[in-house]
Amino acid sequence: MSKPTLKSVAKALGVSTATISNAFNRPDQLSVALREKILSACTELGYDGPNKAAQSLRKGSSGIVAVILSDSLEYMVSDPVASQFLQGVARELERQQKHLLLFSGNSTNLDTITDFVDGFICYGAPRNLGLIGQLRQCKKRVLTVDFDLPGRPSVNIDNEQAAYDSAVAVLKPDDVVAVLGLRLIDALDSRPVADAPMWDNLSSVSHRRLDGYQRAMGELGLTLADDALWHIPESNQHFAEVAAKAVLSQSPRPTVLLCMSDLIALSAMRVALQLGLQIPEQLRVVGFDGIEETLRYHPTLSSVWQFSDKKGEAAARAFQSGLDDNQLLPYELRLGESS
Amino acid sequence: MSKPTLKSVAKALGVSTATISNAFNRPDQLSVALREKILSACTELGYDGPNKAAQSLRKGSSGIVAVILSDSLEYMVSDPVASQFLQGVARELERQQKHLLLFSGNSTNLDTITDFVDGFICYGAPRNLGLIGQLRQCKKRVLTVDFDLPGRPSVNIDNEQAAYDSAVAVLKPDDVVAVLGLRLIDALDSRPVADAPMWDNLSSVSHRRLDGYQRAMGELGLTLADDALWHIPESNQHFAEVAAKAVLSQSPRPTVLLCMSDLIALSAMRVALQLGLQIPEQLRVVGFDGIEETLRYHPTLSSVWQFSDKKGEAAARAFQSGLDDNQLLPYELRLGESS
DNA sequence: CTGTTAGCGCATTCAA
DNA sequence: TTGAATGCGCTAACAG
Repeated sequence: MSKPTLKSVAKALGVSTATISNAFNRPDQLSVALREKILSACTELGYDGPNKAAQSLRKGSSGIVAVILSDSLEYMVSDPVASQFLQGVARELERQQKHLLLFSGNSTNLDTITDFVDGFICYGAPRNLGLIGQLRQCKKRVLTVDFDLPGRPSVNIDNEQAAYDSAVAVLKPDDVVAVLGLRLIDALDSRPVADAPMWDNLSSVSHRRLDGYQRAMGELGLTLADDALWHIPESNQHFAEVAAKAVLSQSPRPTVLLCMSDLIALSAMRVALQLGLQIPEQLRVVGFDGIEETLRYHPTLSSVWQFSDKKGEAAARAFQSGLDDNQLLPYELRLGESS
Repeated sequence: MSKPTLKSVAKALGVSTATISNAFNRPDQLSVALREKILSACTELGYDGPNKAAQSLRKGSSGIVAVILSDSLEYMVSDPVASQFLQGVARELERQQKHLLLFSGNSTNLDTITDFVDGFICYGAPRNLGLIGQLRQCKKRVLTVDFDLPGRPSVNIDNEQAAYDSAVAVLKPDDVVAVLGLRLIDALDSRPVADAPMWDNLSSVSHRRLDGYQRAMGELGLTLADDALWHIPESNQHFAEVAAKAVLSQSPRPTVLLCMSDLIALSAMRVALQLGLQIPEQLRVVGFDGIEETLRYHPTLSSVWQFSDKKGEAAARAFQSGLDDNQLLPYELRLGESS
């Protein structure tokens, strides 16, 4: 005996298929008594409700939301900021009784899943830029986070202003500044940006942060030396160390490190301490993101807290709301011992 | 103009729907020339292949695999062992061109998604035990990892033997032993197991490990004091510290700590060092899992390495293979400075 | 309150 | 090689 279907159940109970359907989907369409009877009969028969795939075909919506990660799942899961974001999305989706389909930003084809999902929450510009074109044309709902797509709703923080605030908080008039930037150019290793062409619009978060840093420096009459702006391809210990070591051995040695992620900042502090530098006396450091680990580290890190879990919740809520606005979330500058 | 369908495209090209379908799914059913023509015409029309939802309804398979986590997504993403596993699954699924649907072990109802997916990879017994019953009856393919379900394929390591090996490697005849166990009883805080009824079969991994420890101790004539077997509800710093502090202040003080996860072992070592104990002279510690962090810590931890990413890949492969055997993966005992 | 009907978009016989 | 017909399992109109 195969799995019962709505039709087979209807026949078994001697009622029409619509009645069964209504019993599950529109309780007001039939008497309580009948509904009760049908429902209990269904459990008897081992029928646990309408087939969701058929339902999705018929209704055009499945209750599944795809989250497109900017990178591979592999990378995302190991990055505390990304996983916090995911946690927030998951929490809110669970509240909405929706399901979460994880989609890698390296994938080539959106349409392997578009038909299954109600839409996309896109966390950061996908590494495979081809996806962007597909997302723009996609008929389904698309919400972007940490970047923008014309005509689509988005959730962001004001990265320029946040970076500006963080720089203003640490900078002093005679500082020598270095910036440890995240994904500023198209290179797979840590290196000075120098003359390499900037990726412009896509990883815009980083560029807005850079703008913010530079605005703050400008106001203090500070300038950024050519070799003092570094590109770091991924927010991890290794790549950050390479950059930090290089930058801290330059002369004049920087007195301030503006770091585009907390992970980078922590690595940089580790390197600085190994070099025997005193923080904050000889070197001040400021990060970006706000992750728990910075609180356990000594010295604690000054950073922009952007509450990624809340961002995830906000994204899932905004996705659900159907509103098409571009939302700006609050952030908070928190000063620690590193400045 | 709405999205083209197979039918509309067929009409536009003046051929039958079957021909279009064949052009995409069964190239051998029509001439190369015609196929070429159809395919290019389709891209013209903006038709990028059969609707996957309809296809899934028709064929009964979707290419989506659900991974059921034992806990909330929240917890899993923050646990290095679990995320390593997920990485492995994701990597292999990507290879298979399949998609990953994440499903929380707290959820109540499997059948919100069963109809969408080709089956389930279930990582550890789900926290909501109700799911287990549903999984047993599920018509779709179910593969379990780190626990077993009658008649279902599974991927495991030999936890009893691994635990035994690890204990044998650290124990000496006159040792005082304490066990920091993971999820041994149904309690939300860290506490001695004492007389609390053991959860038996479900979180069986822990109990098999305990069996292994006890076999090793038995062979050395050692016994485990009643208050020396602790339950820790989650593999995290806080709960582990509580247990470690308690155990290390007992008298006689343990000379060996058998820990059911590396995270627990690391916390325990931290506590021990704070108490001024010398490792391994006054206290030897052994962990379980094998995570990178133990290599960066000083002293490095002796532990059972179970290569969770490989386990994830193996699970995804076994799921795909259709074979119904119970697979036992290799592990490796690696000794560090902690013993 | 209940039953009938007509698709949702497609893949697969079967006959031509 | 192709086309017509049937149904995957369900829901929304509509009629009763």
